[in-house]
Amino acid sequence: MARRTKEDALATRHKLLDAAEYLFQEQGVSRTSLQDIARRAGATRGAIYWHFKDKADLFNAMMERVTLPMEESFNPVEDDSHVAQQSDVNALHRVKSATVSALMQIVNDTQTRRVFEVATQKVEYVEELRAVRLRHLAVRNGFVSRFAQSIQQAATQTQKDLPMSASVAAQGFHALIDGLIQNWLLDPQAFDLLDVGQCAMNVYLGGLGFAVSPDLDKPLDGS
Amino acid sequence: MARRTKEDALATRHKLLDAAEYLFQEQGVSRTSLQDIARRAGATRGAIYWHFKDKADLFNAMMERVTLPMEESFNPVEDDSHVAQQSDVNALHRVKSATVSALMQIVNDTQTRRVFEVATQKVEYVEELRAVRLRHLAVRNGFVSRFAQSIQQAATQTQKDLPMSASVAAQGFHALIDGLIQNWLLDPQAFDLLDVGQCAMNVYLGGLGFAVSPDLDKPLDGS
DNA sequence: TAGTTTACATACGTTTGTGAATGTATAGTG
DNA sequence: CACTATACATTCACAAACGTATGTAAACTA
Repeated sequence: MARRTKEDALATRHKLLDAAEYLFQEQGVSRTSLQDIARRAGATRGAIYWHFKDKADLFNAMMERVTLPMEESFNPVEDDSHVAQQSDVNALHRVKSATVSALMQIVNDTQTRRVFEVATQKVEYVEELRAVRLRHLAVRNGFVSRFAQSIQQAATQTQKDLPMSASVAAQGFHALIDGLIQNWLLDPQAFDLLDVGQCAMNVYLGGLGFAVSPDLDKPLDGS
Repeated sequence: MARRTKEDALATRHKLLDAAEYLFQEQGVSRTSLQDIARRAGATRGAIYWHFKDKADLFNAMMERVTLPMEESFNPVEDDSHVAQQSDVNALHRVKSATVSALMQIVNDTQTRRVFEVATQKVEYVEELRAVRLRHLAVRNGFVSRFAQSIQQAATQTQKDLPMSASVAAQGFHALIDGLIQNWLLDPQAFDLLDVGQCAMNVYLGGLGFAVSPDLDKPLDGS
């Protein structure tokens, strides 16, 4: 048809991504054709090939629309006081509340949950999506590094020495959270992600030697 | 060609499953055609359609060839003395060594690793493979139940009370192991699954209130 | 040893997706 | 107000992949 205004174009782009999200979750990535996506978005394949190079490109765009903001929200370890470091064991408090916030977002925000479900169960990580895999790895390593840093910080502050390297401890912590999310996505009825998540975090951090502060675990939570 | 003897037939069946394993890992499930599998097995699609109903059936067979023995190896909680229960905190020792054995199998046995990688990264869990998903869930719940049982046992024996229900603790434990495996499969160079696995297990169980027995963590290991 | 079943191979028809090529009308731009 | 680039829609050609149907020879059975 006719040419649209730039806002219209952006709107159709988002409609296409919405449709992709929905259909990817319903039928899996490989079984949904670009035709399907276009149809559900009220457009044609022409629109898709205009906005995206191919299906992998569309998939990447879909992922980044959700994960880019999320990563940034996990980032603000740095703030204005760039001289010395943050307080102390509060390093772990920050980790805890950020994690709880993320879990809450996964539980409560439909779009986030959908995209996570697609990323963990409805796509095959083959060569074509190598970029996605690499980004995933980079993000993970970023998390693990920050965890390790926080754990190390808390250890030196409380003058306990860890039963293992901070890096190893951080790997375990990340695996715990990641495993909880994936298992919950597989069957959300199986357990309460928030409850079990907080318990498991406390158990793990307790096992590292950091006492549990029972009630201060409320997240910052701007939503 | 000609008809084969039953052993020959079983051999081609295994060749087909081997080929499927390999190609599924290389290219993902949806992108490998039955033609590809047949070619690599030195057969034709006719052979596949003889042995299996369709691709989903083949996939199930491939999974069960590896997971059925593994599940059984995790089962032998019951033995001849069917009167009273096992010793005590050794309930946790059994869990630990069984887990370590499983981790070792994943690290050392190529076939196991391949199948796990396929199951976690190279397949889309859509309606067509619903049976696989359900079995996966059933197996997981079985693990969690056994973990919960062992944890409860250890708690009553040592007369500590857990900071949470045994079931919740078990969910966390399972998520920890599962997350470690999945993260390791994503990037085996990132960390040593055995080392980090043992450390993380000790941290978590330590956090539950069970002291760590430093050196007795050797698995039974028949291989 | 004739007949039956097994264990495949081969051939066929249909469906489906893809990428590219082409058409087209309108929103910007000078 | 022409013109150009944009934002799509439509059409086409091609290549798989799937399921089924049919062929076939050897192993088994009576």
